[in-house]
Amino acid sequence: METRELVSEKTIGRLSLYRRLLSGLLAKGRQNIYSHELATLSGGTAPQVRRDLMAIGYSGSPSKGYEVADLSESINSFMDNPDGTRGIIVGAGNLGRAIMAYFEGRRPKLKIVAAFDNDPNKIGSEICNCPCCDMAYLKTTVAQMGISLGVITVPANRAQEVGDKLVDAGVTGILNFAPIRLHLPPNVYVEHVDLTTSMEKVAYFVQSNKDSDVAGA
Amino acid sequence: METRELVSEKTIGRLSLYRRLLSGLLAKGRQNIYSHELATLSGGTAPQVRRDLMAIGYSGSPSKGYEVADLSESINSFMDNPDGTRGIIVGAGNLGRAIMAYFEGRRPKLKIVAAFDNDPNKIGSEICNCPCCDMAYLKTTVAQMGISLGVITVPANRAQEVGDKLVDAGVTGILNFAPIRLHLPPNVYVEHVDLTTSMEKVAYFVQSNKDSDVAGA
DNA sequence: TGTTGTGAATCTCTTCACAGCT
DNA sequence: AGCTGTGAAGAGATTCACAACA
Repeated sequence: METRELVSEKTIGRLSLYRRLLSGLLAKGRQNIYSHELATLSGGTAPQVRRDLMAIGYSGSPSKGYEVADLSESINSFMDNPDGTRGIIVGAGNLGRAIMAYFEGRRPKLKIVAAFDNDPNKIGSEICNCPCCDMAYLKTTVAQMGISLGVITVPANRAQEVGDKLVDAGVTGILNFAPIRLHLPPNVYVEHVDLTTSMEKVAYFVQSNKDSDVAGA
Repeated sequence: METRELVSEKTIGRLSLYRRLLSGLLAKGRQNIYSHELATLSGGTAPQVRRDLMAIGYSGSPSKGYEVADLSESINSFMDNPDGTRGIIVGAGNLGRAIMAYFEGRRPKLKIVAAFDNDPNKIGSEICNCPCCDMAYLKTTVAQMGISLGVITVPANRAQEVGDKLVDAGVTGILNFAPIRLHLPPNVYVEHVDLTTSMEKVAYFVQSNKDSDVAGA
């Protein structure tokens, strides 16, 4: 009935980076910035920056470029849910705990509010200011706290089962760190962070560079 | 002089996933697999799987599909450096240690062999069977141990400096977890894993789904 | 019948190039 | 002179569709 994905996934990813860079500039008192400067900082090109900002309907001025504070605020209001987004994490192992520490207090509108695990030693403890709960309480917690986002940091063999439980509980977006592809209904947005693949890609391109190095230097 | 990037970055990423899935199948005694089955497992499409395998010159048979063991081995010999790839990690904080634990013993041809940090309490200790060394020894270690890959898990404000040091030491591939874009020479392959962006993307698409839910259910 | 391998078509994203503005 | 905003062109990646085959 209505248009879907007005703004592409890639553009959303870059907007997330832009606003982070803009916060840094703002903290340094920077007032204006040109597309080519933001391009350099973000590792992109000037036309790409302009296209991305066009996508959210933001306009700069040919003389001053973009206003840092105003643009930053525009990206925020475009991307953030005004009511905030609450997430939970399932799997309080090494990676899960590191992710929690990493995100703690990073964005005011986006918070991980609880962890889940099936290890009795962890259940009942507090991790990064979040209670670690029994999996049995997942569904009620999601309902009661208005959780819409789930992070999966369990081993591969449990990931699909956890994904199913999250969806059943009502979560509509998942960040999956398990090294498999989840099979979930199409209305659920899943972002896969595949650390093994990332690492192996680097290893491959290191390897494939070897040959050209002979000519290079 | 010669062609660069015969096989695209995206295809390499999927090949990494395919071989992981194939290992699992192999362990279960599976002998053959069709492109559409591998597609389902990898979250892709059958023609895409066939294209990817075409890229590495692998052929199946119309009757039996692909041989699991043989295909797995073909991807290995295509992707892996026969002499193995050694990497180091810089930044032994929560995330760095979790990454080390995650990769430990995952691939025989790809190993993290040392960690680096500037915290005197960590230097000299052992993390996941790796020595944690002083940054001062980075350059000599890279040279002596034949390191070609670096993982960066330091805070944003130190990441560029660390990237420069890695490149200066001779590393040609970097996996960067710091939430900034590194500025490095073009012969160095950099893969950015931007956890903040990944999370914010999920939050955005959760948010943008809200409207269509009204019609959905 | 059901699969692979692949040229051709399609779709998506990026870059070019320039009018319009200051 | 140097920027933004954007139509048009270009590049890349994906999907289609079908010949060849078992």
